[in-house]
Amino acid sequence: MTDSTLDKTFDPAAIEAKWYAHWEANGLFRPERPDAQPYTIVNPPPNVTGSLHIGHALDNTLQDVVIRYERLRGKDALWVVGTDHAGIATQMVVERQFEASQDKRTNYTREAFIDKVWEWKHESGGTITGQLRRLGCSMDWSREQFTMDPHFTKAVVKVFVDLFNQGLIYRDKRLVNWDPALKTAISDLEVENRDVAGHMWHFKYPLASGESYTYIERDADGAVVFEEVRDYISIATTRPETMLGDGAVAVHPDDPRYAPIVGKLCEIPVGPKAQRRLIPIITDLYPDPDFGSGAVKITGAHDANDYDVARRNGIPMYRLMDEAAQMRADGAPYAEVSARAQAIAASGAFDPAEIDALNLVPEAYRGLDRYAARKAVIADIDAEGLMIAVEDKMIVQPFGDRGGVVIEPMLTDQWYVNAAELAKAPLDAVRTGAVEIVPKSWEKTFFNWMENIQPWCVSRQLWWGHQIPAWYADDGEIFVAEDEAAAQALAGDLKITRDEDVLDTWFSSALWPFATLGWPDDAELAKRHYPNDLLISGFDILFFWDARMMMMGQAMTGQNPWPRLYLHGLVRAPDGQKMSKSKGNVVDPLGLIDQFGADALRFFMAAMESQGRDIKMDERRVEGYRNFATKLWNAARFCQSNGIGASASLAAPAATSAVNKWIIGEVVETLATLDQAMADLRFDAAANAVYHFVWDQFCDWYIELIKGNFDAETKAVAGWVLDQILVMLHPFMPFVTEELWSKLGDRADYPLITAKWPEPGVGVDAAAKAEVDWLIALVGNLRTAKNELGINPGAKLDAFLPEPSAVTRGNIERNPAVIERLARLNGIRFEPAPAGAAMQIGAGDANIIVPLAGVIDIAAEKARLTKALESSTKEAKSLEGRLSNPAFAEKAKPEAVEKARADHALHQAEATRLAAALARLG
RNA sequence: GGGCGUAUAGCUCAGUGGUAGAGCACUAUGUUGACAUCGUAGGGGUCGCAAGUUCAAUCCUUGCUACGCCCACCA
Repeated sequence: MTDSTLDKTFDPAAIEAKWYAHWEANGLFRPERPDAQPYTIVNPPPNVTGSLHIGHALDNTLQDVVIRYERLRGKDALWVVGTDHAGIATQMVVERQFEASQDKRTNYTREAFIDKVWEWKHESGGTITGQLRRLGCSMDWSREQFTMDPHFTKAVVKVFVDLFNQGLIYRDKRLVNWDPALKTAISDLEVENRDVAGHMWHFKYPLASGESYTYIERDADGAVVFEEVRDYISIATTRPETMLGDGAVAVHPDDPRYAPIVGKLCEIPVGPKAQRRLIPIITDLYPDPDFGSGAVKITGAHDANDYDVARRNGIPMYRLMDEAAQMRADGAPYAEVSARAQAIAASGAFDPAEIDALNLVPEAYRGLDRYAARKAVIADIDAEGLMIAVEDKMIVQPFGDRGGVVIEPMLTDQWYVNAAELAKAPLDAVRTGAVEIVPKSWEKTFFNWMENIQPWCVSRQLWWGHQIPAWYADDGEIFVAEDEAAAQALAGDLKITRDEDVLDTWFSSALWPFATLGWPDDAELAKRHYPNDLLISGFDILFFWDARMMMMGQAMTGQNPWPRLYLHGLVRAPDGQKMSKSKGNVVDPLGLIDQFGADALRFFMAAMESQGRDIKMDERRVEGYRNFATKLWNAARFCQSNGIGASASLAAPAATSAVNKWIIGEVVETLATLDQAMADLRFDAAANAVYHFVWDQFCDWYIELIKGNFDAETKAVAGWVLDQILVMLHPFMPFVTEELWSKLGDRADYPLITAKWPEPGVGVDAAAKAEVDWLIALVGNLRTAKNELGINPGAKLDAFLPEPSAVTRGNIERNPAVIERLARLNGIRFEPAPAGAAMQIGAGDANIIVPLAGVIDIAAEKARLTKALESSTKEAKSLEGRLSNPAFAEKAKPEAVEKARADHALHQAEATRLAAALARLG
């Protein structure tokens, strides 16, 4: 018994590691429950390179609350956990390590490098999983997953092959977002568009062979406002270096200014004079006549808009840069290439492969970085007097979200997923409600994106990742198969070589809800736990991950991965800013755990999570929840010291006293609130329900009410209530509750983590509730009055109530101990008070007179009563006004009228009582 | 350019068609069989602005203002 006695203060650090190890070692995160209803969630796999940040803490707390709740409710609760191989991030980490030792990736073969990455993973890849344990997350570590596990790779390959065979994955040459720092293609989602201060240059593109035309600008009425004979067309660009690859100049077909020169040729004003190319002036709907000069240069290979225009109009697209976004240095001399390009363009028919081989960068610029080339081009044009103007301008520039470098649109061969096709089923699922997005406001965003989805580029020019299961014959023919032998079988006698590229990391994580469950081999497990029951994720990965899981889930299993998707917000810095390392405002969740305990941090996360809103970090609030844990701890300590311990029954014990009946009723109500909140995924409401029950009901009143009366019934009820508290609170504060659970009884075989959810088996006793509410009102009103009159709160006073109602009399007679100890009254006598100064206390229908001869300041008591009377009168008057309005009686809902009448009567009675009390004082 | 969200007590946030709540902070206080990481009592809000609907609006509608986020190809 002594060793289960609770210490005076609660020390989270002393128990957290102990309980976590105990749960994990005993398999309590996934108890054997073959006959129970399964409940499954999957953890958004953190990057294997990651460490726990505050966002993980929120995300995983919410999931742990859910899974612990469902486990306590008896479900076969499975929380799948694992890490993501995170292609780019991990390769970057290892390459950075190489740099530190003057080494580099290209010193190794692909195989040797991948071995190095695995080595790194085994040594350093477990940081975050250890940190999730510190947070108390009850994941099924026995089945920990990694997206590069052999069975996962098998699933990835199968999906790729199947989708390829269905025509949903294909190889295509398109303009991709090329990251010159990482030297790989990335998807649209991985591009971050930022506003940057830039320039727009206006250049003259001279018309061929000295032609000229009259350039006329008119106002809205058609009056000429400007007229000039020109031998050039004015072109604006933010990227002069791309001029070298121009294939045409486009104007709007209805733009009268350029009508005279449509179809003519103009010269790109850069490069050796004799070898400058001539390009046609064409019409296309893309140029906006009101923007810039209304004429746009078309560089199909380095601009997404131009690419479309070039494709529509059969304009050649000349690639100018290499994989590092430096101006090409390969190929034949410029003079030769330029002439060839001119000839091809004139012929109107061209072979894209030949076009791609043409390096149209003049020797002077070859090998230059794109920005150096820009400078040089500008200087050269300016020197020739062909620059019209430079304006400063904010421009939108695409940055790679990993490499941090400006993305270069590049024309390359990549693998694509037909996302538009795969998006159909998920769109339908959300529209019909088969998948519910919580909060619902995200649906519109989801639709918006899914309805306009572009082909998903899934190939990456990296080494670390799932290598694409495609093989090529020398002539370029493609064979996609599960392995080399199968590919060779398809290829017959042809010699084949495997695609060097790997798949986008999100391609594999999109399979997470079923590939982690053994799909496609382990049909049983997958069948039992797929579809999952819920997905919780931050809204920031709605497109990256959630939507793609829906696409892949439907495509590969014909089912939605889960019926419900809960999206939470971001955890922001205390000042409301986004946390970022560069701003230095990152709050470390592990530091908070060290300081306040995991339970406090978890409770903070849950209590602050109202649907959809971002959470501002507030350490003081975390501290407050640490205090809450201590409060509970001390309440339990008090109970323990009075012989109150573990309850033997799941159902509420039989109770006869109003106080005991009342607290049982409060448990019933709290439980209902909590269950409803959990069903609605209102984590804040759920946490607050328990918080207020524990602090306001149990600690502030129940414990105070039962002090001095620890009879068998009270002990049984108190023990039961405390147990229910521990169970209800456990999903939020697993550590302190488990510790108290074990200390309050010998329950080594019945740990809290797998205990049973409350089933009180009784309802709320209205009479008991009314009685306790009356006692609380009496005590409260006495305290307030004493305080306002400056009477020592501990003073024990006499009290008189000459004509009690039957109910009040019962309340008083049944609770002598409470009236004496909490109300600090020497009982309440049912007889007239002696004459003299007294304060008067209302409670329900009673006006209790408390003589204070010699002590009381009559004026102060009068002031107090007058203030209260004014307030009652004001309320009553306001209600009276409402009731006397005929329109109210006619049109308002009957309940509202009834309520107003009742409230009015109540305030009226209170006013009458107070008026009488005042009169008594003379 | 489109979409979304937020504006409620000093701060951080809940909330409801019938004139508002919590935590922290603040003020006073420390007596009662756990807890000062605490107890008791108290002060504090024309619920962003304007109009409309309604018997009644902080809550519904519209407009405005401010802030935030996401998406988007104006060279």
